[in-house]
Amino acid sequence: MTNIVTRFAPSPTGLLHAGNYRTAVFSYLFARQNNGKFILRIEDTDKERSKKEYEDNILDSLKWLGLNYDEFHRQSERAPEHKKYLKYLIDKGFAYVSQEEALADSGAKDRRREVIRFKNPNIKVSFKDLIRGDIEVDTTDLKDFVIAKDLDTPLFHLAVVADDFDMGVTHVVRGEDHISNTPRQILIQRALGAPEPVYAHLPLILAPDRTKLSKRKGALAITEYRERGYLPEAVLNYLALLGWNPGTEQEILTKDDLLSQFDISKAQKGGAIFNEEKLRWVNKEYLKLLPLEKLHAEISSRLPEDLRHSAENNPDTFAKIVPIILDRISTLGEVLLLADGGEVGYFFNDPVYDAEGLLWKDEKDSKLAVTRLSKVTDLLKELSDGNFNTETIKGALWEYATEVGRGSVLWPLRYALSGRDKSPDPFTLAMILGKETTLRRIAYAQNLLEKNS
RNA sequence: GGCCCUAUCGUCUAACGGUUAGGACGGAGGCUUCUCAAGCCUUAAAUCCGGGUUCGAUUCCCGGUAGGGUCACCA
Repeated sequence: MTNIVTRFAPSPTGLLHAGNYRTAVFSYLFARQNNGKFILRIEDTDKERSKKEYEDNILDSLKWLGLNYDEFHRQSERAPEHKKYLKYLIDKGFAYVSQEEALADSGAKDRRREVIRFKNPNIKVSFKDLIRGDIEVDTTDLKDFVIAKDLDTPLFHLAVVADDFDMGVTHVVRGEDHISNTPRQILIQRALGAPEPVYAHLPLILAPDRTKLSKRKGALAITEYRERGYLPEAVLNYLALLGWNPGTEQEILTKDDLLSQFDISKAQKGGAIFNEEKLRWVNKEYLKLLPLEKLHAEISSRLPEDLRHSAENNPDTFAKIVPIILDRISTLGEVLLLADGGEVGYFFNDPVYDAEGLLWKDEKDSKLAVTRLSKVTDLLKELSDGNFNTETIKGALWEYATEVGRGSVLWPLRYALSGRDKSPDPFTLAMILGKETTLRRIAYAQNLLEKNS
């Protein structure tokens, strides 16, 4: 089997989104699983629109996703080669210099300019597409298309063909929006005597309105997902699943899984809408798989400064809080939301609240609540410091709570410990806070209730 | 409009021409310690339409329809 060479050829004229990187993922997987070569080629021949910051973002994104490449090229640096091919085409009569009216917006002087046009043979060309089968197009209506602005500045079609030729690209994996460009490029290939690569035109990733994904439609740069707290493994997994599936019911696939199971010929033909809800689910699955140490570091780094310090100063407490946070988030970015919503602070600082909150909805009676909390205090005091865990706490209180009504006991207790309507259960809270703090907070609550009645 | 591509639940998708059309996300309902979350269970929800071919079409063919892409001296 010939050595497979694929490439990802983005132009650095903006921030690339999920659709762009999905083609990179497919191209990468296809090359890697065939022991082939994966090339990154920055197509920056448009000097006006290409920007270094966008190129940097592409490099950054690929690195984050773990799509390492074997060769790096910048199309602008290959101008000499492009010119060589351009000259060849003109010399051999495949292209010609065309004198024509300057564009209306190109200024008053210099009314006439020359461009290089490819002499269209007006034939039918067909090409093999791994995903769609054979496609045949009549090139007649393409006319004599422009392949260079002038002798020194070849354009897209020529540059692509020349580069793929020189770099030995065997498989062109790209978006479906390039199908219409393919016949032109094949015409140039034939004129140049270049081999015709196999094509794989992937369906587009769509915005919710089913049109091509774009920045205008709210498409995010892939690095934005990193900032929002998505894990690269999750994004890679989700991207791979967009338009492809392993044929089993497995949905969580690591890079190794993808490498062994990916099959580009099984790629979907229709476009797919990017669904962040599902991405969130995939991300949560990966969050659950994260090694503890890494999870701690990730969550800690997303906490507001004061809570981060509290966490660093109380590592044991923080370790107990992490599973609680994990249950409540799908992305790391949600850690901050949780903290800002006050659902982390009470583990470190005594909550501030009104007596009213301590009263259970079915039983608005301060005196009764004091009675419940007194009994709870008595029961908890019987537990030794070393035996103060979720199980023993529950064991100590369960019988009493069931006897007088669970809500009657558990609600005031939970509220005394958290100061919130919503929180983890009181046993877990007490365990994390420890006996001393638990009793102190209960005493404070009782005090508040007495003043209230 | 020309050319090209596509068509299964809301979304991502599975189904050698024969299945009660399956799974996942999301939704709804329920269970599990008072609340929240997580987890578990249950459930609603789809083959674009019309013709063929066939004993039998989601599947093959044709035609509609719909959607998308593309029609630059951008890539």
